Amino acid sequence: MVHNLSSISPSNPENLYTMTIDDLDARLIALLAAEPRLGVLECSRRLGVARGTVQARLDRLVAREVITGFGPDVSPVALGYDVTAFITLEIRQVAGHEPVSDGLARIPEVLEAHTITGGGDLLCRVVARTNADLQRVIDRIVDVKGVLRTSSVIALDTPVPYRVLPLVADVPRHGSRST
Amino acid sequence: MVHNLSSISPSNPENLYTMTIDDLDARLIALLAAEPRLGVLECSRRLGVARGTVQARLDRLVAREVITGFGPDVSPVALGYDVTAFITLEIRQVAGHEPVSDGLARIPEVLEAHTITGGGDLLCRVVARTNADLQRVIDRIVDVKGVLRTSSVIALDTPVPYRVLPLVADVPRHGSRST
DNA sequence: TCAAATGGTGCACAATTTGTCCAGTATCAG
DNA sequence: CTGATACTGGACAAATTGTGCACCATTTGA
Repeated sequence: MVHNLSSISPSNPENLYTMTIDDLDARLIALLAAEPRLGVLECSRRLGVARGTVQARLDRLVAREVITGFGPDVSPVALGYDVTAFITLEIRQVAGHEPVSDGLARIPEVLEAHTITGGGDLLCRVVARTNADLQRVIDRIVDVKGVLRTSSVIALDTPVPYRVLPLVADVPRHGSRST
Repeated sequence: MVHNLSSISPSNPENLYTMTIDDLDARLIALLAAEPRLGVLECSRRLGVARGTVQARLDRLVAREVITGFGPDVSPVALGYDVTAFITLEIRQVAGHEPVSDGLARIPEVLEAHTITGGGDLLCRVVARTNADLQRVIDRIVDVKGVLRTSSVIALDTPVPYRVLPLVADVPRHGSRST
């Protein structure tokens, strides 16, 4: 039986039932999150299971897209982008979101963008090298066709950096098969 | 007042000198981002440099915290958390941010939190399993001592998923040493 | 109740990769 | 000129990976 990763589609309705993770899965993810450079063999040792098991679990997690990738996580700050801001865009609704999204995607400093409830709004996270530089970035955003208005807040500090681990530890699981 | 933000240390004087990256660095990061499972040896082949060079570059990037880690990237959606929301918190200023931040950090569904300009405000990203579940999460947030009011927007779609690569490609670099 | 399917264990083997060494060379700064 | 730094190319042992196999336990369904 060959592992055919593509055979398990993320949008496959079948997966709606398999969207929970095992206790072993959770431990594996936590372990990898703590020490990402660990190999499969070392993981199996730490978790006290067979190597093949870890390999299979990992393959499955990746196939199901519970794990979507393995970094590298690049720090914008380390690249000199010290300013982070959240910008709400009011856009012209008639044209739809796509043209605006496309325009935003072309701006490197736009790290992510979401359509949100309310009006025809978008929320995006941007970074800039300085406050002055932020103005340049905002100008670029305003220049995107379809953008009517922007309103930005600057992030001063990040008391809770992005994380998913608590979620993993908290997820309702299938009965632990690993008993 | 010391947060665990040491992962990004913009004030570290060391970084002031090392905040730019090489052309080779950029190519390496891009390569790793595209195919994160690649080993050092394979990278060296693809980049056309010696293995030791790649190893040294990687070590340096990690040491400088340009690369802060290597996943795994876990998808909340795959875990059943289909709803993402951005919640702005108005907090009681007298007590400072920490008590609130600590409270937020204890809620698994709070994926990140930032202090932002304006009043005594926090912006956080939360996930929930359903809209109804979001109410529960919001309730938990409101229960955090020091939180006066919340205002949430739900993310409907994510036309630009989080990314840093365009930034890497765009960073002003030192003259390419590798020439 | 039996048989198939599924998932885990242990083992084994070849191929690859890693972790380190090293010597030689080129470039840059003082 | 000299030292410091960075890259190359090669070498080696040790470790890891990819893969296949036989076997056992549990679950499922006929």
